[in-house]
Amino acid sequence: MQVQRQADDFTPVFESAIMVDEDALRTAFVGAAAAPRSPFQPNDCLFRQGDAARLVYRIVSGAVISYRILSDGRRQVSGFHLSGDFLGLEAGVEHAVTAEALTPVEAVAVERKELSARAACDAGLAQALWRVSIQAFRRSEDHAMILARLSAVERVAAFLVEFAGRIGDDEAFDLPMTRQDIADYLGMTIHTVSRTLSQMQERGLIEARSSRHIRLLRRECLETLCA
Amino acid sequence: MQVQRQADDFTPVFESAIMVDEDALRTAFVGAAAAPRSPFQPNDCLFRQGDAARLVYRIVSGAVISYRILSDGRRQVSGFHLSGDFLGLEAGVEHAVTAEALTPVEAVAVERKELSARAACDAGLAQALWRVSIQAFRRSEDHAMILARLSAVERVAAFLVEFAGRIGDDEAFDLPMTRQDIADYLGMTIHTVSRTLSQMQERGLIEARSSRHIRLLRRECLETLCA
DNA sequence: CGTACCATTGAGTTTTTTCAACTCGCGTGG
DNA sequence: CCACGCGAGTTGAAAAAACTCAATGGTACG
Repeated sequence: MQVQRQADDFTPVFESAIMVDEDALRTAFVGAAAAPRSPFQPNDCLFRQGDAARLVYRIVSGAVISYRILSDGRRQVSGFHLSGDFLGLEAGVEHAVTAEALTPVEAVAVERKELSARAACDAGLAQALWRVSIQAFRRSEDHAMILARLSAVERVAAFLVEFAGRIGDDEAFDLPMTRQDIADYLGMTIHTVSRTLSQMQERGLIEARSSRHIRLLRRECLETLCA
Repeated sequence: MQVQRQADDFTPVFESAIMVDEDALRTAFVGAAAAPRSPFQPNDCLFRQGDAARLVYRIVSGAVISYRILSDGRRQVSGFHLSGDFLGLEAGVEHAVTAEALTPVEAVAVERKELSARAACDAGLAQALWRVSIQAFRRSEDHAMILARLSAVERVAAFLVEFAGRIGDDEAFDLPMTRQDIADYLGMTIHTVSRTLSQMQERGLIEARSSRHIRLLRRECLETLCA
């Protein structure tokens, strides 16, 4: 999604500062308490909505989906998380979302308590925590924009472009999530997602070898659709 | 909006800790650099999307709307801000949103730089900054849920209940924003907002003395609608 | 008293959802 | 080895929800 603002908020000027910050955070995960967790299998939960927020994770490999369930059963997927991502940092005392493995997942965890304690005497770490939360906030606002103002085609295009960017692969890629997951992320039904992908294929925007394997054929065209 | 989770993440147990934290933040605004800004008039901007994020504000009185404009002109309102709220804390290097006064607004501002500097040696302040960003993130996720999964009636109900809660008044209250602002916040058109409010009035859920002055007649009924 | 802006309402259209049927791939058990 | 069943995905037709277009109402302000 494009907004009327040229540079990303973290401009190159500050790049190095941020790398240092994230290093501070990464370093915390290499410390004594960063126990590698036994790998999670698909459908395993790293944590559940309502759980005490005891641990913070960093994903080493695999894909994770996070979602909330409304009291009447409707589900809202808040995001997909890939290797390198932090999970659980932006929780309050309780986790607001359930984090569930989509594929086999390896992750390392640290105690939230320990992270807080370290942050109290490590200003770099404290700033890193702040920045990571700000980034999460920004992603959530982008997501809200998608949900509020884009049409079905635009939403699916935004999803594909975003995911391709996260994968970091201009080529084809595999989707670790179901159509239902995508639908619940984009605030649509599985039917509309499916139809929209079919239309995109007819229009030559994408190629789907199988339902999970997607190739973006005309990236610039898809990116135009996102705004 | 209700989610399947009983307590709010900041449970009473931690109430005092949070008060201390926010105090750290409030205190920072009482320091030397916290210059009171000349009052903003309606439609004045505190800052604009794309501006360098130099100042952080705390609203003393009045109401502020924050929004982003898509490249094709569509507007997405990300929130409404009332007295006591902080503004600009969750920005990166540039502001991602425009913050505009809806009513006459008094606010105090501090240099972002100074806040960062202070946080480097004040762990309490650093944690307060983290928490405020987490809260902003949570609000944004709630907003995303509203946009993705609720119907028109549910959205308007969620907006009214949320706003009434922020005002802290069970009684009637005045809306500082136009129907268009509400529509752009809820991802709907002005027409649907207007129609929905009319239907709510017919059903005896609300009473509207004038278009801006609303009274919630059956709060519990409205709250049920939000989930 | 006229103008401007905000808000409401009706009628028709578009988009998306709902309901239902059907396909495809895959693993299991006969 | 093949039939069967199951979950995921696709697609068509009808229905519902929200949007667009257009007209009208109300209020404040010069």
